[in-house]
Amino acid sequence: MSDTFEKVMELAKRRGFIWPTSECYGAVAGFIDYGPLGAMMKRRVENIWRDFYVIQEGYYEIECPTIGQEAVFVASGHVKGFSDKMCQCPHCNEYLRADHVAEAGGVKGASVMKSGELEAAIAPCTCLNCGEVLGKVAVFDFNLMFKTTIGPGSQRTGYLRPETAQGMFTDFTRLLRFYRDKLPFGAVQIGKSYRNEISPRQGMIRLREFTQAEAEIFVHPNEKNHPKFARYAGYTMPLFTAEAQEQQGSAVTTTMQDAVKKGLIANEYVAYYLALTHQMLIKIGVKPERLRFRQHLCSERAHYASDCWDAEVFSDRFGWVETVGIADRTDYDLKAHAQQSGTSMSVFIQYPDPKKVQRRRIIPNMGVLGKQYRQKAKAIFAALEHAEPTPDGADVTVDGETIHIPADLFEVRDEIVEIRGEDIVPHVIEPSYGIDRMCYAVLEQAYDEDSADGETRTVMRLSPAVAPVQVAVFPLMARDGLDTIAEEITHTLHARGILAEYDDSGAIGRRYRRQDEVGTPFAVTVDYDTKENRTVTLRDRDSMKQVRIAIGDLPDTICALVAGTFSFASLGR
RNA sequence: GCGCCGAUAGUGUAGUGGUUAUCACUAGGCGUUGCCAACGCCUAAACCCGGGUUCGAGUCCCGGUCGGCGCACCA
Repeated sequence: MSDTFEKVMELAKRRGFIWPTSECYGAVAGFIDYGPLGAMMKRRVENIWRDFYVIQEGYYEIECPTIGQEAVFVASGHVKGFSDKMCQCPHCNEYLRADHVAEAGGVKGASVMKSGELEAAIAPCTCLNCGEVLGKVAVFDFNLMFKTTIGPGSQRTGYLRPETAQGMFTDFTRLLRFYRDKLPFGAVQIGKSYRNEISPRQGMIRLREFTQAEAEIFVHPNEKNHPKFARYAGYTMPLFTAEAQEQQGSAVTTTMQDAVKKGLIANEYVAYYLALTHQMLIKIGVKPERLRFRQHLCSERAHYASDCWDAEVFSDRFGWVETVGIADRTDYDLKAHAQQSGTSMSVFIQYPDPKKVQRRRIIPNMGVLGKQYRQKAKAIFAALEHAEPTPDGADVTVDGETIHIPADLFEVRDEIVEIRGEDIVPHVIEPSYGIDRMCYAVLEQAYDEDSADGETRTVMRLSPAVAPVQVAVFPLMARDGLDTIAEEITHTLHARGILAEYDDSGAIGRRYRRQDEVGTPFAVTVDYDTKENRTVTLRDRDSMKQVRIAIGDLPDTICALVAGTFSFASLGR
């Protein structure tokens, strides 16, 4: 087994990317601290995400609390569906799914039983692990949400959100107004989410507190062609379809246009964000050969999703790791929140031309009917609207009683009405990114060892786009004014928003190595020639090559190198 | 949660119940050094936590925490 994981985690811990949390009290599984370099790198990854979703796509970012009231998660299904009924075998201490125990013991309908019923039902059943008869055991819910209370007196229940998505749904009507009542539109959120995982493992791959970046894009259910699809229509990448997985096949590289045409991907929206995700992951430093897009099998897809893909990054240690999920969630969430909250979550879509529809209205003679039928009058009014009148009158059924209403007690009006549009509940396209997993992938893939002058050199080949320190500045000697010049250069770069780190400690070679190890892509060295002609050397981390460059050109050059506008290799020519 | 394995300076390690816990790298200081982990001198820095056995525990035993692997879990 490769030990890249151990090497990269050791380096990450030692140099300040990732630390175990509250280490002085003993760490807690599933929680990590980002150290100085890790926090900076994570911020850069998040900002690249913002470039794509907020700037390029125009989906504004919102920020909601991480604690939500109970009703939100009742509607979303997390209170009920994010938990299992569990029990513990008194003989072997194994935790078991109570409904599984009951079903195995021949009990029917266990999955819908309440805890009390299940306790009674499983008492005669045997433990699935050790085979002993369970007897009287407690059945309890294990919910993966962290629960808390809001306020001192009320003990109102709150939950730490298990995903940021719900905030975009609960703000739907406000967002709709913000986007001036037109589809499609989207909103995004980057923030912490929480899941009380039973057994968090695998370092920063499965955390109890983690950072998500999610976009919720609200589209017309019948218009799932992305208006800017042309941008990615010709984009090619490997797709591992559900069918290919079932037939033990492998990923096939195809264009997004063909994938939609052949029905491999449900619609242009999903295809568009698959391609955008591919482009983004490459940008932060994931190698194309370690990236694939896998479609969920029918069995693993949530019942409300019509199509779902995972971007998976290959890890030496963990195999293919789900890093991004892109799903068409249909109208499930908005309908659920509309029902739970009593707030309409639909969009009025105007027809191009109003439709003229013939409609029959039945208008009761309230004065007479009211006096005659008293308490029943209200129900009769309601029933009359749907009645089928004859010249004789109309029969309505109220509380099981059929009542004949004579024709002279109501008026039938046939009229032409104009219908100008309809209310529809949008469908939701959801790209959901695990920022911590992206950061891990970046770190693991950046780790490299090469050979320099017969010595092993450890180098993090981080993309300049995500490297925490962007340039190091060294005086060759910390004297003769070289240090002063180097400090001036450092300040000039700071003024341009570049994170430049000054270092004059130790031999020059050691300083280069130190920066190589944390992935600093470029290093500037001030030497004695600098005093003669105001030039410095600019050194490239990956090739260890150097070019001489005028101090005055440094800021623009460094900015362009960091932005990726041009490469170091093109500098020497 | 269960089972197996592990935990010693910042990192990697040595340490068979008996002095002041080994070594290297790293880091800091001084000197030296004119572009890729050079050198000299000095300095700092560790037995995961809590019990127990023992005259004496880094070492043996029990419990916990964290980490790795397997099981289970993973809307």
